[in-house]
Amino acid sequence: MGLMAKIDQEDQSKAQLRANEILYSAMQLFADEGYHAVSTRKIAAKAGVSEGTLFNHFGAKQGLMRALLESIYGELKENASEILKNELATKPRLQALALNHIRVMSRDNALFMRLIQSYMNVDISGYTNIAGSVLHEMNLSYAWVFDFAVKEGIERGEIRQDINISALRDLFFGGLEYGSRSMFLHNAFNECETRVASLIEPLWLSMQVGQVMDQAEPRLTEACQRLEDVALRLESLQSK
Amino acid sequence: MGLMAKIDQEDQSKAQLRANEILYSAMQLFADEGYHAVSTRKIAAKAGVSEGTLFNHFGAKQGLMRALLESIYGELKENASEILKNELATKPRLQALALNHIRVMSRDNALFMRLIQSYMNVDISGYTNIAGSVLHEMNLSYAWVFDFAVKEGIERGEIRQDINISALRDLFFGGLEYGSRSMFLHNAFNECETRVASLIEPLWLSMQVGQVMDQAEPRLTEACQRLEDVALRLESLQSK
DNA sequence: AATATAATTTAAGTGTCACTCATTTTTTAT
DNA sequence: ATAAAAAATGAGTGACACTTAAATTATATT
Repeated sequence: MGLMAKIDQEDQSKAQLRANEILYSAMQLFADEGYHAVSTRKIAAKAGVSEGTLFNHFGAKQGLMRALLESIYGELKENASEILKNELATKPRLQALALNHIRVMSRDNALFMRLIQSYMNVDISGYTNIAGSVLHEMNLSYAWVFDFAVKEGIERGEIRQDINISALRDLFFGGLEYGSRSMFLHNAFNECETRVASLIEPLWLSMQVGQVMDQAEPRLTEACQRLEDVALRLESLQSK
Repeated sequence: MGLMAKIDQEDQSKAQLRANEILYSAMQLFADEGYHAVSTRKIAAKAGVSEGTLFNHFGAKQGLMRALLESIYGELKENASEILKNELATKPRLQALALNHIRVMSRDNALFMRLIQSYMNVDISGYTNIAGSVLHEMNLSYAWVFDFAVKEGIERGEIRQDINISALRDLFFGGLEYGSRSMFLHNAFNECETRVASLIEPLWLSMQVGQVMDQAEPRLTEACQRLEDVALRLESLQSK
């Protein structure tokens, strides 16, 4: 469930509602102006609370970012499990997962870049170490959907068995992030589908390439054999 | 040339030497404690100058980061052109480029994460917009080495012609960054070569897969030719 | 060598920042 | 209605990146 929806809900304590209001204000400001450009005072003012309240709820400015990133990962994971439920073939599954990833990323790219930093535990002290490990766990459990889809693809015989899953995972998510970064730089958000397709294609090919050979070879041999048989029959027909 | 070397040089003005001393102090502190954890005061103290001098030379704290990132990119580019000069076959070229990239990245990962942020123009105002575009240019001119190697591979017939270079580029650099991030998290720096190899393999396979068809094609052509020959003979037989 | 001019360095500011804490206000339990 | 607990407040704090006017050093000219 998105942040927007949470604010309108009534079945939560006033404290939770306050927290969500603050978080929503922070999200808007971060998205518009960037993390460092927005002061805690400004966030508190926009949410209509005092600065102290903000710190009571989130401990530190980084706490806001952590909560937002958890919310984004939650969305990513929800969408992903929906995709795995609805799409059954492996290739469209991977394409849908990629499209979901790239869309959420390009929408919240400022937050996502911040995520990478938190994720790396770089430039961060004390408090955020916890956040770092939480995010790491979230990232792992999200990246797991790729592994799941690929493994099921192998079981079904859609993908050859001797692939290196972790390498393909790195290429998949890394390629998506790198690609969406350049998409962001060129303001080419309309190319999402095309880019995703051309990104998946090489990976899909490499997952199948063994099968292309394996499947093509007997068929080619068979076809050649049949043609040659026909040729022989025809030749013997002529010689009579 | 590395920063370390620059400090010992004598064929540069006192001003340049000062700047390099400050930059070197900043690099060490950033690497040890992270960008945000280090104050300009601390950098100035380590370099043995006043805080004002630092700002005279680099304009802002971000200016230090910009200069450092330019130096890293410079190293990446130097190594890359060296690789292109020494290695002639395409696959080892790509592997060497990847290894160089991953090694420099894992050494300076804190700086590199900061680079990504600068590169994105996220969280950054005024001054760093310039830095952003400079870095963008550097990134483009560096990423060009991949395109060069691949294009030359196509010319030589090592790689099929109908590949999508930009998609492969995204997968290459994205996969490397994502992979080195997880390598960093698991402190598995000794696996560099293995990881690079398994990352390149799927890409290389997908660049070549068209050649599987190329191998099949002559056999099909031959078979068809034989059948057509027979057909011709039969036609001439019938007409008699 | 003396002087004028330019470039560089300095250190004492300045406003803003994330964050704290004693106090007040609101909510919950009795 | 009252006591106890929880939450909200806003003035206050040190640290921060960055500025600026004055002092120092380097360079050019006579």
